[in-house]
Formats: sequence, C-alpha cells, structure tokens
Amino acid sequence: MATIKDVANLAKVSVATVSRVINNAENVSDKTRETVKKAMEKLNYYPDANARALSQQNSKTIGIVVADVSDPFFGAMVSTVEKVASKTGHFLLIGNGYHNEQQEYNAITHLIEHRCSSLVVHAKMLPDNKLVRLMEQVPGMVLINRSLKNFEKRCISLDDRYGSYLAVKHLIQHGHTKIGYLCSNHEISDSSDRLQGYKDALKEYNLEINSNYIAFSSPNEQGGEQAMMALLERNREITAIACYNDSMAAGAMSVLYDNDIKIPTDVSIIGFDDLLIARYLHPKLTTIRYPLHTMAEQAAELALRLAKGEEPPSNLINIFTPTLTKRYSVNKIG
Amino acid sequence: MATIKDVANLAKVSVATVSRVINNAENVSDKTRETVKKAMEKLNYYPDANARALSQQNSKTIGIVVADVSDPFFGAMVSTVEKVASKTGHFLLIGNGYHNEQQEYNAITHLIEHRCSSLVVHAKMLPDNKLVRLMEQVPGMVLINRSLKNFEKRCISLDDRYGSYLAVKHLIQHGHTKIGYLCSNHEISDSSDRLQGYKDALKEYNLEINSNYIAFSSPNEQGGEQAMMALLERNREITAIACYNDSMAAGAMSVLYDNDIKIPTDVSIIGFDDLLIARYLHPKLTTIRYPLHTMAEQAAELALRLAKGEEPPSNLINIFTPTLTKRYSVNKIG
DNA sequence: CTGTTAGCGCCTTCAT
DNA sequence: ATGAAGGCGCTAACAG
Repeated sequence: MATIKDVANLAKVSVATVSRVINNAENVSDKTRETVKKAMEKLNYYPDANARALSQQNSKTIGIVVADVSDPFFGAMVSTVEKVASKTGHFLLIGNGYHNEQQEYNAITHLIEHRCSSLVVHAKMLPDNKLVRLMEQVPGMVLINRSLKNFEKRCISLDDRYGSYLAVKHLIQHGHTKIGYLCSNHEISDSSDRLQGYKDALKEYNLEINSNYIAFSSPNEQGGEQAMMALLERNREITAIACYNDSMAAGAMSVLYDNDIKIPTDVSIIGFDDLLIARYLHPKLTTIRYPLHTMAEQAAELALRLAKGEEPPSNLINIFTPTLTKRYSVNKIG
Repeated sequence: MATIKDVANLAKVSVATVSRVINNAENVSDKTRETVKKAMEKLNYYPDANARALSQQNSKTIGIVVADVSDPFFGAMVSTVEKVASKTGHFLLIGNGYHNEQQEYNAITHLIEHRCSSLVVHAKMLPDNKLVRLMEQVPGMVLINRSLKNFEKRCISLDDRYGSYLAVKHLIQHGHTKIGYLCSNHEISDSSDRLQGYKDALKEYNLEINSNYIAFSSPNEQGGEQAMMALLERNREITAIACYNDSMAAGAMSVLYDNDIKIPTDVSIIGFDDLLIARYLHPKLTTIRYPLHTMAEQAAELALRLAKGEEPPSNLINIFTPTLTKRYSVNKIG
C-alpha cells in the first residue's frame, strides 16, 4: 500500500507538501496541489488513519458500546450516535457487551485503546466501582441508560419506574384490576425499576400485588412467549398485561392469539419502548415511549463536548421522562 | 494518558520489556512480568491500538459496510460478522452506506484508511467499475449480496429472482391468480430481480402480468403501507400479495387490517427475508428464507482468509438458494 | 509556498 | 532475560 513518501517521490515534492494537500491546507499552490493529487490518484493512496491518529494524538473517532447491535433498540441507538459522529467528521467504533460484565469491560477498554476521545457507553452489568474508575480515566465518557453516583452530569437515563407506573395506571384507569406483568429476567436496574413501577401503580389504587401475576423471562420475543405461557398456566382471570418491553409484548401477543384470546377484547396489553414493531403488531400496540433518539443524540453530543474539555451544558436533561403512546391494544373492561 | 515509556520508567525496565509483557512474549522472567504488570495497573495503561497497528502494519480489525445498522436486516448481518471477528481476535469497524453511492464509497475508503485487512461490503449503489478498482486494491475485500463480474469467487449472494419465483409459485399453487406485488423502489438488482421472479412465476402458469397489480415504494414498513394503499385504490379483485420483504409485508398487513380485510381469509400475503418480525406478525407470516446468518459468516471467514493471502475454499458457496418458510398467512382460495 | 526534521507510541531486530 | 535503536506513516513546528 502506497505511503506518503511514495506520493512525494512521484510528485517530486516533500512529504510535508503531500501532508498539506491531504489536510487541505491553504498554503499550497494550485499547481502543486494538482500534481500531488494526481500522484495520489495514480498510486491509489489512502492516508493511514492509524498513523494520523498517532501523530495528531487524536483519532477522530467516537466509540459506543451497546449490549448487542442486532437488537433493534440498540440498533436505533447506534444509528443515532453514528449520525452525530459523521456530522462532526468522526468515525464510529462499536463494541458489544452482550449483557456480560467481562465483555462490557473488554469493549470499553478496546475503545480506549483505540483512543476514542468520546465514548457513549451502555453497560449495565459492570459494577459501579469499575465504572467509576473508567469514568475518572476518560473524561469524554458518557453513560446512557444508567445513572452513576457522583457522575450524574455525565449520565443520560430514563425514569423507568415512572414509565412502568404510567403504563399500569393506564390499565387501571380502564377498569382493570387483575393485571399481569411480564418481567425481564436480566438482573439490572431496568428490570427492577420497571417492576417497581408496576407495583407502585397497584399500591396507589389499593390493588393487591399477586406474585402469581408476575412472570420472568428474557426481554425479547421468545421470552415474551415463555412468560405469557407461564402466566396463562397459572391464571385465567387476568384481563390485562403490562410488559417489560415491546418485544416481550409481541411474543405475548402471539401466544394469546394461539390460545384464541382476543386482544384487546379479552385481554389488554401494553408495551414499553415504542420501537418500530409496536406500530405493526395487530392491534397496534399501546406502549410507553422511550425517547431513545433524543437521549442518544444528547449523549453523543455531551461526549463530544466533554472530550474537548468543555463543561456539560447547564440545561442538559439527565433523566428523561417516558410518556404514554396510545394505540389499540388496551380496552375498557367489561 | 500513560505511554509505554511511563510504564518502563516506573517498572525500571526498558520499553522493549514492557512491549514483551504486552504481547505475552515467553522470554520475560516471572518477576519482571509481575513488576511491569503492576506498573501498568498503577498507571492505568492502555496500549495505543493506533501505534500498534502502525508498527505492526496490521490493525487486527475487520471492516463491514452496510446500508444502515439500524435496519434489522443489517443489524443481523453486522452481528454475525462481529461474532466471527471477536472469535478470531479482531475488532469490528462499521461503515454506513445509506443507500447512497458517495456514502458507500466513503465508507469503504474510511475502512481502507483504517487499514482493515478484511472487508465485508454491502454496497449496491456503487457502479461496477468503481467496485472493481477497490476489489483490485484490497485483496481481503468481499462483497455480500452482490455478484461482481470477474470477482465471483469473492462474492456471496442470494438468488433473489428464484426466491421471489418460489413465493409467487406458492401463491399460485394455492389457487391464486390475481396476485399483487409490493416492490422496492430502490434502483438496485434486488428490486428488479425479485420483481422478475414474480413475473417468472406468472408466466410459467400463463397468468397475465398486470402492471396495476404492482406498486412501488420504500422497502420498509411505511413503504409497505403506502404501496398497499396504492394497490387497494386500484384493485378490489386481488386475492394474494407477494412482497419485496417482510417489512413491507408488515406495513401492508396493517393497512389490510385497517380496511377490515382479513388475512389470510380475504387476502393471502407472503414476505421475503424471514426476519424475526415474520414470526410475530399476526398471522405469522409465510415468507422466503434468506440464509443471512450463514452467508454473513461465510463472507467474514472468506475475507479473513483472503487477507492472509489464502485462496477461497474450493467448496465455497457463492450463490445461496432461498427457501420457503410456511406459516399462516397464505390460504387456499375460495 | 515548500522542505527538513523531530517526534507520536509501539514493535522488532540485534546485541549483550 | 533484557536493553538500545531504528522504523512504521504521518504531522507540525521551524527554516528558508
């Protein structure tokens, strides 16, 4: 692969001049610029990004770690950050944590090794203390979907508990009292917070919390199927179901259909996240909106600022509030 | 950020020794290794990946370009390649082409600049001649979902036309004769090939090709809605619909429901790709299986081999054959 | 406007 | 088993 030297030789100029052309410096005569460009073209020259990063001490790349790019939730997150990155002339490096502490850690350190000055990190398995150490070392590191003590200003998260509370309250206000909950079995705050929101709503309306009404499984379609089946086995009286997320709701709906239970006539169901799929299930899913796009965008911009040594904007929203998106999967009872 | 020199100083050894520890070289005494590791720990040392890549002339990273990571189809593709990468100790660099020639080109050159020795490229807008030039320059570059003349051995693609033919034949065999087609409006071979497959099947059974039965729109849920509405406006007699992909099918189904048209009682529908969503639509979608996982895996492994200067395995499958996945969205007519 | 040169952080012979 | 030193490709003063 051709180097800057090859180009300089061919164009009969110094490497400095070639470098200037690469970087669009002003002080190069049009004629020289032309010959250099021709030489680059002829040699199929691609400036080595690693060498540039080393020399400039700046890799112009922003890193992101998510649990799994192939999950639509994280896909949307990555996509948003990518847009911010490319708009500011950065390249995006992605790491997958796969819901595993060690892999989350590896992903983050990999990005640090690549000298990403800005980091948007979604890591839920890594314990606080390890995260703290990393946050101290990397000023451009921002946490998304998690709030870390003493670093609140560098965290963008959602009030999960409130979102879930909203969902269940919506069901209660439609007359439901026997409300099941499909819970994620991941041992992270998202799961416990959302479950807590469910309980909050029940308590507020003096409804009993029945552990038979709660089923745990993986927070995806298949998990939704399993959890729904478990719930069905144990109860016939449930008239409404709140779900950890839209994917579980989709799985649950398919099981309900298989059992000839009509939605929302027989059973109402509500999701969480408001992913694309919610609009294309039948009936269209009523759900809780997770303002992922805005949050990811803010996180990316914050990371960029912090990396430059700037302060977080004073009006920055660190904890977002979910809202209800009404569609057609919830009915008044009776 | 600490450098190898800092570590060497603190550990009172030379940088060479530190380098050996970093690379797990044999010839370092246990004692020295210990002190060096302690020093690294103390300084929060992260070896600079850019410097290593430069010095080793090998970035240990594989690059992938897709149209859009946030699209579930490409999410799955990226995820598969990522697994191959991490299994072989590589890091993954992702570029988005956004269905745009210039952006596809930029994405690829970015990856080349980062000295990814292996490249898995999904680029459909870039014309053949540009692609040829790149393929010539980068021996570890592999094309996915596209076949390039004279580079067939470095391409992994699907027989789109046959897949679509299979789908429509399936509908015909269920007695349908008035069959609509929801076509992608992207001007790429995928669109025209799949449309051609639709026509092939009709011809084989001596059915008329009616241009009123074909609607074009974006190959996503929203496009499916639009195309379906267009079809509905123009025809009442259609009893079955073949779709460019599952996303369009999902959009179409939601429109059919909105218009009180029952699936599959009134209208049968068939998708393409067999993404996760197909199993969670109601009714579960009959579709054409795109063996994406296998294909992406093969592409990644091929790219890795080629980068090492090895030949493609002789038994490599370059053109995959789609298959039919029967579910519940297609009925016998009448 | 252009060239010379000293690093950037790390690896890799080659000595010792 | 360890150290010294040149080089990877590029940038950034500094000179001219």
